[in-house]
Amino acid sequence: MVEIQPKRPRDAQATRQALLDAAAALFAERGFERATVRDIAARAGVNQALLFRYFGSKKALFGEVLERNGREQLKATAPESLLEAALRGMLLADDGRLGDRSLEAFLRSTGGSDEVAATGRLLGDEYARVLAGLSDRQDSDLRADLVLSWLLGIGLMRVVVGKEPLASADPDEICELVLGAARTLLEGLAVPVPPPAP
Amino acid sequence: MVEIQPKRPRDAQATRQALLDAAAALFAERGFERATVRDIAARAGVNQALLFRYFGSKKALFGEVLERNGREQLKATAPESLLEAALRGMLLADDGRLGDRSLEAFLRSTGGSDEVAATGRLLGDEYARVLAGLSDRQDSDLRADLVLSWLLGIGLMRVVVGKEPLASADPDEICELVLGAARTLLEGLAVPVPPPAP
DNA sequence: TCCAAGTGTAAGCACGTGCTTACATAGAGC
DNA sequence: GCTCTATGTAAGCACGTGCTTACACTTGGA
Repeated sequence: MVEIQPKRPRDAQATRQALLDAAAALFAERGFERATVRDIAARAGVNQALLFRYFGSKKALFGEVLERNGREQLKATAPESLLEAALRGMLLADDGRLGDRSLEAFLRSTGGSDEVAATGRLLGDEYARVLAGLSDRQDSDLRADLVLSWLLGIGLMRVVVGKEPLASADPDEICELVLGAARTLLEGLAVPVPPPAP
Repeated sequence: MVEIQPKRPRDAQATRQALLDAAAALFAERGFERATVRDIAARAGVNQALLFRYFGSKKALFGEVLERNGREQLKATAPESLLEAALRGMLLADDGRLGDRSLEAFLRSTGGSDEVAATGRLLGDEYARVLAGLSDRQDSDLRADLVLSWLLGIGLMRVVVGKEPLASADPDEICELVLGAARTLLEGLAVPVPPPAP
């Protein structure tokens, strides 16, 4: 992801980025509450006081992590591919370090604090708006919310709860089942052909 | 729910029940981590030391709450009505004190600890088994997991995240959309006619 | 009546947490 | 070389947490 610089000894920008990366990983692994500022700073290899100097608070750091990663995917993928991209991203989140970790971070943190839920709501609104644009139904907003709910629910059961057989199921198989049903629900959503070569 | 006894002054059974009720409410409102043993004991009107005498630990108390409430619904409803019952229970959980609060408690606690997720997984297995029994497809277990995931996802978005328009949507409308799609997914699931007069 | 078990309580321990403060050190401009 | 600011660090504060301990009161049976 990030090019390794020849280690400029004192680089605020690099330190900030290291904290951001470490936070993204730890929030995804343990959720907001159980990821401590001490662990985040340790993984980034810096003193924890810097975390507060650069981000102000743990909550602000969480918000920045979630927003950055979320909007990245949102901006990078076309509307008609968003559902599949988001679903595949989450399905791949557990094996290897691929996939969208920010969704996992969100799922592991929702119960924690109201601010966390609020941050997620903002991002959810953007996702839902794009999804709703794919439908021409009267209640397209509600249908989009339901599709988005399904996506999160699958992530919840698969990566945080680890429910079998869902947790070990083949992503392709899941995609086929889910995208088919979601298309029916949205009606008029064009499910894209297998994704273009990267 | 519970009949108010003429207040037998020292009644271990009643105290235990009071703790169980208070815990169910607080876990649903705040999740496992943010519901403190002090608050639970205070709402039950007893000393917090009793909580540990009767249940051993906070985690054990959580497990007992979740198990009791979950299995209650599971035992009380016929398989072909389970999906709708669980969905309606969750949709009603926010307004008033109706609905199944244990699902809400679970949703607000998943990220917290691994044991919590494990407790939920056990219950989820039972729900999924019943749901899978309604389908005669080859991969009915996976399909049941997906339906269950949807249910939890909807709860997550509606009651803990508060995503609009889902959060304020009419339960009947949601049921119609979801049950239709779920029936298609399970194929062969008989969606019951509007529920019998209560 | 008296004792033992059952039920309840006040106080505190040990620990982890987010966050702050006081201080060290490196690097750029003069 | 000197200073001044940006960057980094060690130590600790204040607080909330789950859980324990030592003790008081009630009750029922002998």
